[in-house]
Amino acid sequence: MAFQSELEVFRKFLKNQGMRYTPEREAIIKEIFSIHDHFDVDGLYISMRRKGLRVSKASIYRLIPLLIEANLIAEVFFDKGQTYYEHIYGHEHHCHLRCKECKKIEEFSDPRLKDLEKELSERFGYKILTHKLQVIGICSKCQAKEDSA
Amino acid sequence: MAFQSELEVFRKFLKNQGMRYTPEREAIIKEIFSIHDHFDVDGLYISMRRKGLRVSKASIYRLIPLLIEANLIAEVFFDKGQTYYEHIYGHEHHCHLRCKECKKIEEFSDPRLKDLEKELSERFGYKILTHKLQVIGICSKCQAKEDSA
DNA sequence: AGGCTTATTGATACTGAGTTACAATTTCTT
DNA sequence: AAGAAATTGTAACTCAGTATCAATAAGCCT
Repeated sequence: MAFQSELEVFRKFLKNQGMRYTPEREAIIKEIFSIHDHFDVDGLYISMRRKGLRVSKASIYRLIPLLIEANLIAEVFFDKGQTYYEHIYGHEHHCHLRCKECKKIEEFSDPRLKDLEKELSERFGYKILTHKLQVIGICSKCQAKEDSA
Repeated sequence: MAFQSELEVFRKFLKNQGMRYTPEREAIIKEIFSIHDHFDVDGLYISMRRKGLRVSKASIYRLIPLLIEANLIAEVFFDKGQTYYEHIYGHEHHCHLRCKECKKIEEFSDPRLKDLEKELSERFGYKILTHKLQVIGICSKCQAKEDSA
């Protein structure tokens, strides 16, 4: 099957569910997929406003679970009450290494996690859907800062 | 060094920081370490109330970050705006396999994650502090329910 | 193309976790 | 025992996310 754009995928998803494709939803999705980084609702809203794109926050909040359901985005982490997301459609599944101090993020993936999933599935009888591995550490820059402090 | 109780560890931690050991803090810690399961602030507060232990929620909220700092407890996961914790003092580090439907939790640990930590440390130059692996799936009971639905 | 059903929108009010301010109280040091 | 400083509880507050509802618009059907 040929590669489909996020919009195409989402259009089909909506149709399947008897839901509607609206200009607001289109604008939000385009904005999300133009940001190639982690994002949160508030930041998304602000950057849309700055471009003169007027959608309500409620519409963004309402759209997010649909995009997750459609496997286009996923929650990555929480930080101080903010939920951050990233797009996953067309991306390899990966995990995150975060600096506790400066919040910098490195992405990585590791085949051993697939093996682990399989073993867990057999051991506990679960059907595994996904995994989320966060590794927390101190990046080299912040280590240097600490040493000199 | 002989095994120290959570209270002893925390007392020392407080002293180090110039903080004070109060009956309220003692009561909350005792309650936390009497629950051998994941807990959240609200549940903790309610179970203390039922026992006639009167501390304010604010005191619990204020204590939690200290217990985390002292490595006695850790955040495990968020669910519907609730933050859940578990004690880690005196426990092997472990990860969680959660059923998406019924929220049941299995714990496991895997030596490969230590290897992975080491490799990440070398590759990205981070000092690794910890990792948090959540595996999401459907448990066998919930699979059965889905099949019959 | 027009009409109709029904989903969606934005505004607003609300909820609920967690934080903050502050006066009263208590710990801990000397 | 006294005094400085930390802690407590109460109540007010913040802020992410949700629910309500009237107005609007998508998309199907003829």
